[in-house]
This record gives sequence, C-alpha cells and structure tokens, in this order.
Amino acid sequence: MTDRTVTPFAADVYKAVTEIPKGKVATYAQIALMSGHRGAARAVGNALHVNPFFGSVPCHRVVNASGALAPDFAFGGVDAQKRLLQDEGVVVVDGRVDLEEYQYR
DNA sequence: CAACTGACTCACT
DNA sequence: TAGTGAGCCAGTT
Repeated sequence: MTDRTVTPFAADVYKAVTEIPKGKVATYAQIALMSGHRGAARAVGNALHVNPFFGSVPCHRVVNASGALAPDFAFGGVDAQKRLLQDEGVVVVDGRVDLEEYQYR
C-alpha cells in the first residue's frame, strides 16, 4: 500500500481545485496550469480519479475544456455533480456549464 | 529502466 | 456537427 499519503503532484492538484471559489468552475488544463503543471490535464484527471480527499475536494467544479462534466464521473452520476453545481449557483445545461461565465480565472 | 493507462486537449476528416 | 488520431504529463506495474 503506497497510499496513506498522496503524491506531491496530486497535492498541488487538490490545492488548486480547492482554490476554486464557490459558484465557479475550472477545466483540467486550468487546474494543471494553476498547480504549476502546464499541460498535465490528463494527470490532473487521473489524480482526481484516485482522489482520497473526495468530499474535501470540490472535484465537481472541475470540468473538461468543453465545459462538460466528466462522463465517467464517480460522484454517483453526472446528475449528482450537476445538482452540486446548481446548488452553488452554477447553471448547468445539458450537463454543461458556461465557461465564459463560470470558469475561474 | 521501459511500457501502458487515463476524469484531457487540439486538429483534421 | 460528429468521429478519429496523435500529443503531453504523471502515476502505476
């Protein structure tokens, strides 16, 4: 078991995700960039996938470059994530958000 | 040490 | 407008 602690990269990712203010969202590439790992969008997604801080990290605020929620979402379905976002004031339409309005920059 | 996988992104057809 | 291919990064085996 190599867990019990996360990799430095994941720590940066979680930190960046936590930096996302309520009512805002960010793309995987955005997280990678603000975490100091430009172009590591895939690694970010992977880090969140194994996210041990689920519940502590608002991964539901992380969307892809299209503003769409993860199709293979692990929260319990896109519906759950959509509900969380809407509860924060983010308007989710057809499982997508308006990055121009809600993307944190 | 090398190879495979993946919640991604961009460009082309 | 939709689908496919190639590229980049980090982690795991």
